[in-house]
Amino acid sequence: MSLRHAILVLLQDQEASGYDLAREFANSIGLVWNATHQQIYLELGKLNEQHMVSFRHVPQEGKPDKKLYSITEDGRQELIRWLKKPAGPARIRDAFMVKVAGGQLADSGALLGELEQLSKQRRERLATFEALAQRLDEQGREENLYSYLTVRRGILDQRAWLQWAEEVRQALEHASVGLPTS
Amino acid sequence: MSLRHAILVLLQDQEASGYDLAREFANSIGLVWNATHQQIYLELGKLNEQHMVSFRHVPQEGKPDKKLYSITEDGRQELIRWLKKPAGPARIRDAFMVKVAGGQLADSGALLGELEQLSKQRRERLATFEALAQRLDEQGREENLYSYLTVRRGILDQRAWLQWAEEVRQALEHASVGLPTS
DNA sequence: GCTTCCATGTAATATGTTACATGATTAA
DNA sequence: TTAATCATGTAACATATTACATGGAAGC
Repeated sequence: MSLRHAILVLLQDQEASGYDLAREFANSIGLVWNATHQQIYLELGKLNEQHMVSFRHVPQEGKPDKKLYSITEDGRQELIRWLKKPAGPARIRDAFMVKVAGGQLADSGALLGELEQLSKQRRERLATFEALAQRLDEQGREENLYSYLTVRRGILDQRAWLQWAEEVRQALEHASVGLPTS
Repeated sequence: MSLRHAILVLLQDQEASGYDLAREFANSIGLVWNATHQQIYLELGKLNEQHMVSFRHVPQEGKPDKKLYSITEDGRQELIRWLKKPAGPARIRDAFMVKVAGGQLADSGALLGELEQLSKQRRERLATFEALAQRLDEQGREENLYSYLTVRRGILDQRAWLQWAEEVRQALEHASVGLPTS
């Protein structure tokens, strides 16, 4: 279980609300670890009980109040402890890839459509990451080293995916000329 | 939930035991979807109850008996149905990446060591995939199109990871010259 | 004698997802 | 007026992990 550690890493840089964290998980860090707001609120509750984070209430006008969480010394110690032990294997669940693997039974047209849609998302992500990387670079790569490296991973990942998508597109278009789909 | 669909895709090609499937999940398909033997046995049980797979007992000498599962017409229909609806978003849990993101608190030396170890694994995987791709290509890429594309994904993915690892290695080695680790 | 491979499974626990619930504000 | 953003949460359910259990054969 290292959702807690992912949260602690995010809180290292700045205090954040559960909602903020959910946004980060949906965007940048989402490439590496994902979690929904329900999980996050639950985990923040537990972390608070265990004194690894603390929070302060922030009333807002026009918006609901929020709780800004920050990491405590106990939390930092837990993070350090966790960083020392070898990371578990990466896990993935990529339903689209399962579809490609089972592509014989699928409709090539539908698969191509979905591919196009996913490619669009990936291109957008790539642009976001590239912009972020440049910003970090300008601010000083050394100071932001770990964030920079994380973003680089995102960039390389998107590019690899897009390159693969292009191969798939060509293969499927080629295939659907001779063989009628469905 | 599409562990069941991943299993059905694998059973499309050939009948297999739970043990065989677990091996495939640990290797080739593991890049795309992973599952442990406990999950697989459980899911095979359910799939059997729902008549999506059937099995035959195969007694063996010197080895425990096994159950060879094959996909049924109902199973194939279910797969086709599933292939039509859009795939859910890909999910990942990469603990090592979380570590890199939190790298400020980590020991660079330890991180580098772990990186080296993971790189080795990735290089081995890459070699396996490349050999597989070549074999499929020789046998006729058209016939093995979907397997071929799946393997290509694996190859591009490993390469992207290794390229990133190289960037990280250089950055960390550079960083640990000036700043003493720990 | 120890470990790995083969092969199957159960039970307890931990995690994650989906659905539901609330409620003001802002933009289309 | 419909939807989206902000912000937090509970409850029910589905999925996944860990630990445990068995047992012969093969290789070191």
